[in-house]
Amino acid sequence: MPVAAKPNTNAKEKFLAFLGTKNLRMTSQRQAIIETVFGTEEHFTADQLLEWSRARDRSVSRATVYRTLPLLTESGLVREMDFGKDHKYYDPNYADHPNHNHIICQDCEKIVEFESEKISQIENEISHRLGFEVKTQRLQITASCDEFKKRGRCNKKAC
Amino acid sequence: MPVAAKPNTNAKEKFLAFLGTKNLRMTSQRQAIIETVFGTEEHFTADQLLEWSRARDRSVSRATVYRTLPLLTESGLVREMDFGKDHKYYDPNYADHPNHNHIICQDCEKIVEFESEKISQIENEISHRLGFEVKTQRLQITASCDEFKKRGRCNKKAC
DNA sequence: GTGGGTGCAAAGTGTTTGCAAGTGT
DNA sequence: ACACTTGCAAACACTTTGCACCCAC
Repeated sequence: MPVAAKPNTNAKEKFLAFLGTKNLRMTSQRQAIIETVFGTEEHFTADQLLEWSRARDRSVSRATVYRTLPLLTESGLVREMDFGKDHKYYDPNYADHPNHNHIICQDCEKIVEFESEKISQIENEISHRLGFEVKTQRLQITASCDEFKKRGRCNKKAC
Repeated sequence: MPVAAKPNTNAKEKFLAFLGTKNLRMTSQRQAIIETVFGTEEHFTADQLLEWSRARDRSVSRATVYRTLPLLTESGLVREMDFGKDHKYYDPNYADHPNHNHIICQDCEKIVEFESEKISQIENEISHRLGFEVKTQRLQITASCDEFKKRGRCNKKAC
């Protein structure tokens, strides 16, 4: 169960507004789900989201989780991530950092997020040159960990 | 069925070498599969690969395709791609262009590949600063098409 | 000859959906 | 009231696997 690192109440409001524009309703189950989603900065799977949401409200069912996830991704506040694992992951940090990228450490299995204005600029240049306008972008770097290689373990906070 | 755009015989040799190092064998079914894979530059699904391979050798089964795909990805010559569609796609162009990126056009549904030395450099810098060494990288840009917006259709070769 | 490889069909896994009952607006 | 939502369990779609036979080395 994730620590509610930096609960993003702003994202919650945005999601409410999104529901409004689609004439969709707030229910106790959706409440539990979005509080879980925006109460953590961790990436999660559908299964984890179910478990965590049920801890807040036992009436949340798997079906509702699976029916709510597309709403969250459609709103742009959460993005589906494929890290090459068996399950899909969901990243709730797009409300605050819509252009962030990921480094996935081969050794520690952990994921570090970073932003780069330079990369964004180059992406825009190249896309424009090819006749496109960037809408969204995802960059994943798979890397090995210097510290892990030297000491056989890793003390990085994020690792 | 894909046109054999630029058959990559070099990749075929590399894959044979890869099989050798793992004490695996060349069979007529694997032959048909790798000729299909490296005889196109198109992205494909497991299902398409089965269909195309069976056109070369009717004895290729679905099971063998699914058992061969992990070998191809493990060799590094093919990469699994998630473009947010229902199926996974496989990209056979990593033998020649191990660092290429993708622009996915929202309007035309087509995919354009490009390479950028600059982006690679920045990736290396940032990763190094964070204590990592880049192993592989994947960048996907979702974009809209200028021409499509203006004319309602798109004449780009790649679109 | 032996150990890897194959097709087939059954089993598995994550996700979606039909339905009848429930509920927010 | 009406339309949107829900839980349940069945259905789905894609992928994996056990098995007996086959074949590359």
